[in-house]
Amino acid sequence: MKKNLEIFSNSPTCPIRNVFDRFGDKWSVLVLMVLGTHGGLMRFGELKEVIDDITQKMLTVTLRTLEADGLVARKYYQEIPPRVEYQLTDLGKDLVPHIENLANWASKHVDQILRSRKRFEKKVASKD
Amino acid sequence: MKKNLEIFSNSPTCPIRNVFDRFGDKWSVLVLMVLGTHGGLMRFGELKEVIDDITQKMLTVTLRTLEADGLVARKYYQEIPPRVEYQLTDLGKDLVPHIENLANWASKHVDQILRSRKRFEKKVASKD
DNA sequence: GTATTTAGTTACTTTTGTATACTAAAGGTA
DNA sequence: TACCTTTAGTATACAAAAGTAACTAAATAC
Repeated sequence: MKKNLEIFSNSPTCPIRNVFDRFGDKWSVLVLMVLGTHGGLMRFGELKEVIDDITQKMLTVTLRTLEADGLVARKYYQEIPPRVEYQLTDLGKDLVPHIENLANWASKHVDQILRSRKRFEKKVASKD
Repeated sequence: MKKNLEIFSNSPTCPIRNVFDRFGDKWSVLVLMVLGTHGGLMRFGELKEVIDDITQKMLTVTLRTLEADGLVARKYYQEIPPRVEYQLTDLGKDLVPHIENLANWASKHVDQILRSRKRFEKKVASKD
């Protein structure tokens, strides 16, 4: 095997497996982008309102993972009804511009990708 | 809701949902990186050898999705035993450096993230 | 005493991923 | 002749992850 491809095999040092697997789920990137764009503290319900198709459970799970990774900080106020505020950590703030970079690429090419997807579906359908 | 956050709500034009959701699976990014690093045509079995922990089914599914999105081109030779070659399209080649950018960030910070995660696990465990 | 509020949790269903065996069809070998 | 190998998949059965809807706590307002 080509030497430069070895890093992609299943090893503990594979950067893709170590990182994309962390924030490569359905919601993490979206939550990071929303927190980054908003720019400060956001309450749970506020995040839920912005990302309107996420369920409470998935938002909780996603925030917990991001907190565990040190990308998001959680502040819990002992009040009734409960109040919890989230914001990016320094590490999170450092990451967001790199994600935005990819998101900008996405914005620029999303139409082309959607067209390609439709063309492919027709191609597959015509073979049935 | 803040005007600049509206793009993150569930709309058909949300670039994150339309494009990131594709990378949100377990293998797409890895396949793109391998094809990009290799730099040319790769046969199915070659990809399977490099990404040694992917199953045949998932490699097939992943390649079909990338093909549908127009990121990867598939060339089938009518031979026995079969021969199929894959390579990045121009769109795919355009995307890969942006992914590499994120992968580099990942490499740089993966240790910090893993430490944070361990700390968090201990914190959670101490509350049981 | 009853409805409202917020940030979850629980039990359940659906989707995604894994493991393993199986296929086609030509060429080489015993 | 019967068999083994080759490649790029499929098929099947199962496990894990993600998603859904309903439920909870406990103080406050009416």
